[in-house]
Amino acid sequence: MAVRERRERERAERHRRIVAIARELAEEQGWDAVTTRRLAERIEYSQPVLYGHFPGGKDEIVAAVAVEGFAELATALRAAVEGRREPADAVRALGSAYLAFAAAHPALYSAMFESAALPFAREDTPAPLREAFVVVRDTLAPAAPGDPDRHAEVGWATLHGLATLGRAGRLPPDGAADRLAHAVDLLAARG
Amino acid sequence: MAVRERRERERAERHRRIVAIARELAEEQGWDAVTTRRLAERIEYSQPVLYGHFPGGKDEIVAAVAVEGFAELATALRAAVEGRREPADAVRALGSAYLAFAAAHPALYSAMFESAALPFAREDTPAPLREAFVVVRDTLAPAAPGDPDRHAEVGWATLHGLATLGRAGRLPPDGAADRLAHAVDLLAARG
DNA sequence: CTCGAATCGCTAGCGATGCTAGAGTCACGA
DNA sequence: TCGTGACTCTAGCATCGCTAGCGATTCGAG
Repeated sequence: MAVRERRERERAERHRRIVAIARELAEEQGWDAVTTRRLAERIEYSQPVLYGHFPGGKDEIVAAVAVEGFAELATALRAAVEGRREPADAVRALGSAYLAFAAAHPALYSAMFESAALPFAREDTPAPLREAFVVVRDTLAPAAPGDPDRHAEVGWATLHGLATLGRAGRLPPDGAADRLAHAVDLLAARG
Repeated sequence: MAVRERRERERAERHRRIVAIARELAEEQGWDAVTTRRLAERIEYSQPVLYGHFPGGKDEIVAAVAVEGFAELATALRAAVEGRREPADAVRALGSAYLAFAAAHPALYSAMFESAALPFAREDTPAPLREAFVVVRDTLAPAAPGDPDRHAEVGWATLHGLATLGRAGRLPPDGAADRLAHAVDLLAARG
């Protein structure tokens, strides 16, 4: 009896460790370095164990890391916006936090938007994904000229574009602050 | 003598074929299907021949496809903007052409911005990349509140964000037209 | 308490990947 | 005529994601 419980605890713990180590490895050396063999070695189990936890294989592990990322992004954005009464001020804080998050966790961000195939904008979308979007929408809503959803989508696209283009070296490294300020001006124009 | 010339012609032709077939294969079945073996088989040569043309291996081939894509994007954007006097009208045409291009060539677009590691915003940036950016900047310039470069960067980021988020299913499929219209409003606000 | 069944994790291996070493073949110039 | 150099091939390496099949451990029924 007690053995069963201990096993379940160990199993859950191992599950968490797989996700944590996958993320760690990715942030240290990039997703190319995250192989099932390396992952197995670090959790000190053999490869097939990974498939007992994630039948979908590596993709499912990356997706799990991505969901974790969305939860943290939502938290970071909420914390940044909290207490900002002035809409323009809130938008600025949101954008700043968003870009800071992407810059601080490039591999995590890449899993969230490129590597992982997550169901998005659908019924079975994981909660953290919805929550992150809700923060963006609610923050941008007061400044929305028309439909808040549309405005949020465009605002999010702008931030996402700045994050990815910047990270890929597609934009001059200096001037990041100017770009953010400019984007905020556009998005919060009609307070 | 003539043999040498013929060889050079054949070599150049083969070079083009490698890039063309890589792109073809990618647009048909995605970049995962573009393997050096398949590529070699389709050009009817052995694998090592690929490395004679692209010492950097697969990455360099993808980069070549990406450069081709930027040239075509620049052409498409120029054609769309041509003759549009009204700034807002030009911006709308630019955005529409940009998103249409990304939607029509998803694999190509992915090579341009995700797969390939191209030098961007640097001295040795390939000409087609610069040209594509110039079209965006010049079109958005009349509507720029401040620095045209910054405005163009933000505008490009918005379009890029809409393109990638849309393609990855991160945005509701309907409402794409609304989003574009809204983005154009924001970017061309101060005609 | 014993023993079959089920669960668990392992070793070993499959097909495929990007890439390269070495050998063989051909046209050219001394 | 024959050696040289440029080309292309076959064969192979290390690594990848993933899985079949086996041995060990634990549980529950008799």
